[in-house]
Parts: sequence; structure tokens; C-alpha cells
Amino acid sequence: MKIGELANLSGVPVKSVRYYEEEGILPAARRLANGYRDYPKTAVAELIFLRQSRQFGFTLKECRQLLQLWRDPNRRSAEVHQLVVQRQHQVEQQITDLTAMHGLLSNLLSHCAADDSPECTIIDSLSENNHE
Amino acid sequence: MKIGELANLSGVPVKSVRYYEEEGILPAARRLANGYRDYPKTAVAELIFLRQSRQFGFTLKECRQLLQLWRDPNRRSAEVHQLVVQRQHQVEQQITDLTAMHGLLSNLLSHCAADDSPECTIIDSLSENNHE
DNA sequence: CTTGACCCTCCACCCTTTGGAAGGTCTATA
DNA sequence: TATAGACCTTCCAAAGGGTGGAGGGTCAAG
Repeated sequence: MKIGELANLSGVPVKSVRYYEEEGILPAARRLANGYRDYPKTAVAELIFLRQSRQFGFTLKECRQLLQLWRDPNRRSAEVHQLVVQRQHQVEQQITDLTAMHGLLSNLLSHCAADDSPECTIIDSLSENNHE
Repeated sequence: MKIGELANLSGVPVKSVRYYEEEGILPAARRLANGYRDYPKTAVAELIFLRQSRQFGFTLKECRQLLQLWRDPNRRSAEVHQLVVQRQHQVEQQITDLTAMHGLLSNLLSHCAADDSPECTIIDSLSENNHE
């Protein structure tokens, strides 16, 4: 299977497949006589797994670990679980941060006249030094 | 005022100040005879405003707009308001996305045995093709 | 005269992709 | 047979928002 078909079947862009190979996330593909990359059928599942992992926000490094576990028939599911828990914590942290930010933005918005005058409580708030 | 003092007073790293200048977010600083950048006192407030805006998640492009409004005595506060509303929407979208992701991750975690066996429902779920 | 704290510029890297240029290869059709 | 067009290849650059370091200049105190 050539890279275009793999990309189609997996939903991962051709460019990304090549990038993953370059980064060592995927093993270097076999080559046909003309230099084209040649993939086995199993590569499709691998790429799908990779795409799904990325969608869950795992970095490529984490995806590499996940892929290694995916390929390892002797993996311990606890290890996979651990990686997901870690990711879950990051997501929670991000939600916390964004929620706080949302509150602060609401605060800014609620005090602003939002008219044609130059007086602007938002500008004023952003000018305050929260440093130190 | 030299760049180090400006950095100290504003809480923005020296490197970043130079980067902002290079990116055209800040006007090019005057230079002393020895080539050192020389800032007026007002630059401190400018940098503080910039730092605060960045903390609210505005991109540098948006910060440039905000800074222009900040400097403009004839600004319309409605325009500032608009930028903040936009940012607020982005934050809401991100929270929505992350919350959905959090739910999916919880789902993954709840079904995984997390022990020494290789059977792993997480791996299985990530292998499913949600594409097309 | 040296030390140390500043300052300068320029280059490279982080991460993940995407776009494009320049070129090779294969198949189908005129 | 020529050529179009759909593939494939590699390499370089851009994006955002900085950060780190090399290599060098400047200045005040000791």
C-alpha cells in the first residue's frame, strides 16, 4: 500500500505520515523499487490509533509510548491507564485555568460601557500591575 | 531606562521585550550612544498592559490591536469590548472541547482494568476508527 | 587591570503541521 | 509517441511565542 492509500484509509494526512516517520514515531517504511513508501495493511490500524491518540491531546512523545504499548502483547494495562490518568490531569488543569480566565474576562466585560466613548474599564484593568 | 530595568519593572523578560520589538508589537526603542536600548518611563505601563493581555490569552496580534487602542485617546470602548468578547468565545469553545475530552477520557479510564494483564479497553477504544 | 553585570546581534531550538518548489514515476488517452 | 494528470520523492520555510546560547561590546567598582 502506498502512502496516499494509507492516508485515505487512516484519516491521517500524507504529510503527517512522513513527519511521524521522520520523528521516529513510526518505523521507516519499506520502499518499492521506485523509492515509493510501501506499507503493510497493519499500518492502517497503527495510524488510526495514532490519530485517535492525538485527538485526545497526547503529544507525539506520549503517542510513541502509547504505540509501543499498543504493539506490545505483554503490555500491562496499568501502564496505559497511567498515561491516560496523566493526560486527564492535564485536561483538568487546563479546564481550571480556562474557567478562571473566563471569570476574569466576564468581570472585564461587565464593567465596560462598550460605547463610543474612550473611557474603558477593560483598558484600565489590563493596565494594573499584578506582578510581584 | 535600559532594557533590564524595564524588564524588572514590567515583569516581562528582556528576551521577550526584544522579541516584541522585532515583531512590531512595540515601536523600535531609541538607542543610547553605545547602542543600548533606551526606554521612556511610559514603556513600563505599556509592557505591563501587554503582559496582562497575554495572560488573558490574547495572541500577539490581538495584543497589538489592544495596545493601539490603549494608546489611542479617541478609542471607542466598544471596540475593546468586542475584542474581549471574541476572546471570551474562544475560551468558552476551548472549555467545551476540553470538557468533552475529559468525559471521553473518564470513559476510557473507567473501563480499564489497570493491572498487569495486557488486555486493555483503552487500547481497544483508541484503535476504533471514528473517521468518515 | 580585572571581574562581573549589563547590553548587543545572530542563530538554533521547542512542537506539530502545512505549504510549496523542483523533480521522478506511472497510467491512460489522444 | 507524446502528453496530461495523479501520484510519489526530498528539502526548505512558515506558523506562535518565545527561550537558550555563542561571541562580543560597555561600564563601574575594586
